[in-house]
Amino acid sequence: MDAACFLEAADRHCQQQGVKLTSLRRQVLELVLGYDGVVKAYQVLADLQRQRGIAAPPTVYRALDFLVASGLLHKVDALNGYIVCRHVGCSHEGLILVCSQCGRVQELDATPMLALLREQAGGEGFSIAPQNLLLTGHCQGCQA
Amino acid sequence: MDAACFLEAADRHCQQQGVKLTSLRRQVLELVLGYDGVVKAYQVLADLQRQRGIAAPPTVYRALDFLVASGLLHKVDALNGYIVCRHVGCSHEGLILVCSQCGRVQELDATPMLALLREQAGGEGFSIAPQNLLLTGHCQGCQA
DNA sequence: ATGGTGCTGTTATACCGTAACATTATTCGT
DNA sequence: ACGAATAATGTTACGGTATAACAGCACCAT
Repeated sequence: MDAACFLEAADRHCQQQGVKLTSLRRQVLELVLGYDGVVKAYQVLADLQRQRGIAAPPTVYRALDFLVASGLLHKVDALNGYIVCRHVGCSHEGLILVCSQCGRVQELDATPMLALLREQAGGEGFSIAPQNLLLTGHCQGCQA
Repeated sequence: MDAACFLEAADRHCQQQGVKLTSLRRQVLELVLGYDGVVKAYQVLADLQRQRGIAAPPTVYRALDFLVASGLLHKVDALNGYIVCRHVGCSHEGLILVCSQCGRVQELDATPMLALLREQAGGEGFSIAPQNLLLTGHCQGCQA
């Protein structure tokens, strides 16, 4: 899916959810889409500053928080970064696989697994927050 | 398992692994054990400063990194914190539930989940390395 | 127009983590 | 035991990450 197509899908998605993909948020999303994998907030901030002359951290963090909350991006805690969600519309919880050799990132739908987990954890009185899981391993190309 | 007992087990564990649990590292581990759940690096740093008069961030980060690398602690990325590993010596993979409100920790058996997960990731050509799974949420006491 | 709500701008600051180099302790070959 | 190599720790300084708090603006419904 290319960027233009994704942005269009994002527009539809936000409209459906009743939230507003404002021009700032759209611009931030576009900047994230410009990268291949994990993006840092301050990279986006720098890009934003290049495009509009001035921008402060809260501006970009608020936009990123919105995009995560609405399911268009995932936060990758272990890397202090963000990735585009490749399952907009079907799942808001990702299973993010990071190849520890080449650093490439894949995303799976973690919903079925987390559903089972929630059931099990619920039995112990623990309620699991929405989140995505980051796992390390080796991708197909790196399993020499 | 109480702190004294854990420290003894940690000594044995490090000896077996051929790594050194120096007095600084042991002191840091002891400080982490003094807390109930998740501990932040700067909390430990403050404690360390109280005990030895002076200490700088690298001192505590290096000790924490060592303790994580040797399997005595786990890092909780989502909370920028650390918890004690309750399965030192067992090679089995844990599923650790961390309450993001009170910081307390619970554990579940991760085996069925990880099997499902490996199957799913394997279908995409990704082989998941052995690791602990950390999830955040709210424990029974902290659910309003 | 008025007030409420949500979004953005702005300043300032707190928190998290590491680079780089100096110094001390420990290990190891001889 | 000695000195060289290695590992651990001390120290300074800095860079990256993230949020609080308040101000202004835009939009919509009354």
